Amino acid sequence: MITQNKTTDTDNCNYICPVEATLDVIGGKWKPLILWQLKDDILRFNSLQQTLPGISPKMLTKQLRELEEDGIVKREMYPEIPPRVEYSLTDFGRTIIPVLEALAQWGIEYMDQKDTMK
Amino acid sequence: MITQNKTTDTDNCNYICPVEATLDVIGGKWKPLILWQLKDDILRFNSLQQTLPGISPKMLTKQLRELEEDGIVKREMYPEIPPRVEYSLTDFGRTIIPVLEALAQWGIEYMDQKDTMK
DNA sequence: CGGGATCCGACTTGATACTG
DNA sequence: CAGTATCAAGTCGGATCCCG
Repeated sequence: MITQNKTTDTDNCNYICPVEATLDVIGGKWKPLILWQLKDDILRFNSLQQTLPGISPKMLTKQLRELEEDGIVKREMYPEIPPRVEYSLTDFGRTIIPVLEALAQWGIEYMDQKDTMK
Repeated sequence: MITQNKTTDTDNCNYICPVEATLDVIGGKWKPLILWQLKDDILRFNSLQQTLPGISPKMLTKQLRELEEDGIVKREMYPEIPPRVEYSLTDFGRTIIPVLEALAQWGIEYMDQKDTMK
């Protein structure tokens, strides 16, 4: 984590628990949101930025590059004028959707729980 | 993360996607590890610290307090000399175990995948 | 349009020492 | 044993400007 995020390959290469490995990939402030947006759609850079309130282009680029390196996201560039770049999940990236949905499911229950506590 | 971790209650109170809510609770560098350790055991402060390589007492305290506030972890103090404090998951905390296991499962597959890519 | 480069502050985290 | 206090270091992320 979470970020806080990317454990480098040089420090202890095997994680204590594999949960860490997953959170290194999908954790952080923006990645879950990006993945959530790409779950059902292919999106361009600008569209992505608009769905993510307040993200700076720098951050968006950085997160997308990391997701790309991890084999989760595919970046397709069309050399037109003006340029167009589309982002989508790779097949491997799609394997994480159920995990995201499990997280979402629990999040919903958790928020309900917090509401009833008020 | 997951931290970079705790989204304050003041900024937009409803998340874009509930995945965020979950990662606010279990994300970050240490929390998944702590939860993983408490999954099957009740542990004392020192035992926890020993299973988490390199965590400082300050960090451990902080993470445990946050988990406690979120209703995930129970802190039980025995006023003995020397003092003894035991940490365990609450019933609500246990509901997150399947989510952790889903994360772990994917993490294992992800690490395999990365190995074969080398 | 889709970024890269640079700068900078705020917040997180770590190391170390100390205490009831 | 189970922390707190203090200080230093690191990281994250935003702002701004620029380019092909």
